Amino acid sequence: MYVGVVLKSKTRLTDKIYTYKVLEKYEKLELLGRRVIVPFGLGNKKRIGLVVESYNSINSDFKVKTFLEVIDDSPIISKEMLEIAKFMKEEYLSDFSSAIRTVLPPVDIVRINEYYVYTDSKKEGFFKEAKSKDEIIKSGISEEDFLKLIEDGIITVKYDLKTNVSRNLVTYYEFLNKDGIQNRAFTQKKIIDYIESNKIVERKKILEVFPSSSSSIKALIERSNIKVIVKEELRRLVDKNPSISRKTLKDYQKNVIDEIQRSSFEKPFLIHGVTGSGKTEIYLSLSESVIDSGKKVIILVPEISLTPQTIKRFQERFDKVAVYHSKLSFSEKFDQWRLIKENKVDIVIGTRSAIFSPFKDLGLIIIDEEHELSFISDKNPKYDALDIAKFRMNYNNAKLILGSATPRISSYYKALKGDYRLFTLKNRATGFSLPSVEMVDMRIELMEKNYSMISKRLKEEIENSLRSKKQVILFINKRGHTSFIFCRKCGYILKCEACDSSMTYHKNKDISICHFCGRTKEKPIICPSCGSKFIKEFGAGTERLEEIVKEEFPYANVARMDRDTMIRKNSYTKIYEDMKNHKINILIGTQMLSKGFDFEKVNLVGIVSSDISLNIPDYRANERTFQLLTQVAGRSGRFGEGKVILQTYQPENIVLQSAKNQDYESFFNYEIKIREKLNFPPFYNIILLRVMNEKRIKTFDKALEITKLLGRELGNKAEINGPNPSVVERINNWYRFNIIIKTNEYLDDVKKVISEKIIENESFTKGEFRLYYMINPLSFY
DNA sequence: AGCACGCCGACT
DNA sequence: GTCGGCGTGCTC
Repeated sequence: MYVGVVLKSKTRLTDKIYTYKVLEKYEKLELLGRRVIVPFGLGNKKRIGLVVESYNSINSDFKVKTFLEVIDDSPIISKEMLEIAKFMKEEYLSDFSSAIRTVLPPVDIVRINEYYVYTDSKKEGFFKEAKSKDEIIKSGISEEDFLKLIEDGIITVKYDLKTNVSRNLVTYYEFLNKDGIQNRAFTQKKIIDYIESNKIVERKKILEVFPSSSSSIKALIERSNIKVIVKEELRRLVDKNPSISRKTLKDYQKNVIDEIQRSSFEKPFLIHGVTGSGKTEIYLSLSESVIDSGKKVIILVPEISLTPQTIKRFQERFDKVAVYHSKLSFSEKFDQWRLIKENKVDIVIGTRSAIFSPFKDLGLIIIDEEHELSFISDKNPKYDALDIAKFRMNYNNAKLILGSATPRISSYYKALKGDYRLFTLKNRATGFSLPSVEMVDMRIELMEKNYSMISKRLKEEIENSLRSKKQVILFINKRGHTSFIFCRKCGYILKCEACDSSMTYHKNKDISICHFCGRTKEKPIICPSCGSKFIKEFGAGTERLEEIVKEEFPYANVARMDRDTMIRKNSYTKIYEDMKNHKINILIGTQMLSKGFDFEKVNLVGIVSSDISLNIPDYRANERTFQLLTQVAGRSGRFGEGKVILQTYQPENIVLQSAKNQDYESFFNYEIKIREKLNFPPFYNIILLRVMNEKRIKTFDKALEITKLLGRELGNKAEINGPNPSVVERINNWYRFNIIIKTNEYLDDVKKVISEKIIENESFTKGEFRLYYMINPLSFY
């Protein structure tokens, strides 16, 4: 018997399936999905691999080695997960090794230690305990004798694996007897009585009840009055014992639930519901009935720290909940993984990687805010959690629900075509209507000599809100103080020396920062180019806005929320609590506050600037802008009358117009025509190939070579554009040239050429060049 | 990534 | 005639 093994490898060159012969003693085991230790290379170095295939016979033109040992007592991943890994390799042109790593449990084997033990425990020997080879040789046995001992089968090698996870061990004490406890040992007597009446007590509990009693416990253990029991307990991240809070469902919510439950439709459901339409309550009810039928549920949310409210609502409703996201430690992740794998939870809430939760009886997958780009990974495997969800839906015959107020263009398109079943919720569950949006033309403000970032209308409305003791959210899509530093005399712009990007001035640190590489520079007092003192900062970010707002409304409590103020782990919770308790009157922030920030008293949202995101060179720019504005606007008036002021320099723009009217359909109809006309997704796939090198000429030449090769291989099967310098041509001193390929029905041919002719060609991927490629990439920067 | 092989110059 | 430096290519 033989198995195909994928090694845990870092290089593309060893990223394939290697065949190993199976030791006879392992032939009866189901090896698929188990990890094995294999000898590899000329030095037969021990490496970890995962069995992904098995064969009864092989016809090989290579020599076959025998693998050494099976690591796992049972397969650690299911056939489904192996299939998913293979799917990702094909679908996203990922390497095998990282596709496998993604579906494996979140443990990393850091080291393999070799040691030797007696094969026959009845025989006496040179050593009693397991020892390493070095220790055995040092104890006076010659290398020759050592090898003979192994050959004769007297000692055998074992492997000890060191991992990066720590296990949560809990100590308990069990009552045995009261023999020999001194009369004067009062603490010991109290403790033994306590343990006797409770039979088994956790050590932590005793130390709580009887402070500083550890020496007394020690005495009891030494005298064998109590027995020590050490158990591993998986860390639970959410409280058990829910306090069931069930909201009464509106009729339209009941309809959606009924229809989904009754439906035998084997495709995804898309719930298009305005912000506040009560989608979460629908998710809760559907999850409940799936769990009651004995199946499991996965809920995906965009960014866990941004949705503690969602977690809270699931935790209040369900008993056995796991939480899974990238901010957990390795050990916490591993415990959550085992809770899922061992069927100790019914439901997992997590970010995109939670889609790989190893449930056996998956019944329902919900992707909330399905339009969020955080569901797409930009590292290998560059997977879209939505694709994996569809895979698992089919594999498990489970239901898949996508929810959003602003669905992806591609999702809505599929829904209209009948590939998804569409539900539309137009009203808020609270009964309040959507906030009214008022657009302010900033060009007129400028003509009327108001040079402030805040228009007269916005200022009035902020005053109104503050007067009626309400709260205000101000949104600006740019962090920092000012976007660039500019000399009005000669036109010089302060740029990063390693990237082709202007530097952003951060006033509170009094320093200019490059947002691409993080390099910093001091702000010049005179222009480094012409020496004039007319060098000044321009444009504005969150920091500058905060400054202005504090000047204009000195009596208000102002807080800022962006990447710079969210460095500490609890910063988010603090701002959330302060908002909830009305300690903050005006909250300023970037898109961070567009998700899940629902506060009763917010009745005004000011979109101070939104034009930037419209003008980025990306086919998704309109979609992103519309989504962002709708989400931000939705923060206003969740529980009452709400208002939104949208400031812009291009009020006639159709994207902004439809955002103002909160009219998704008209935005969709406009956007889908553009996509069709320009051969963009969902009609065509766009593949980005980026060549990077430290020399500009070399980068261009290599990119040109690849472009020509693609042209030769693909002919008219694809539209090839390039090489073009990236929008930011140089980052951290690396030049970047892009090749853009558009194709629809020949996607598979394009993928084949890229993987066989480019990725596997060492001259493109080895040495001084770096190659980045992605199908429908997240950005073209 | 390792590791060994092999080709070529330098040195005994 | 031999040593070793590094470029090259393979690993089931």
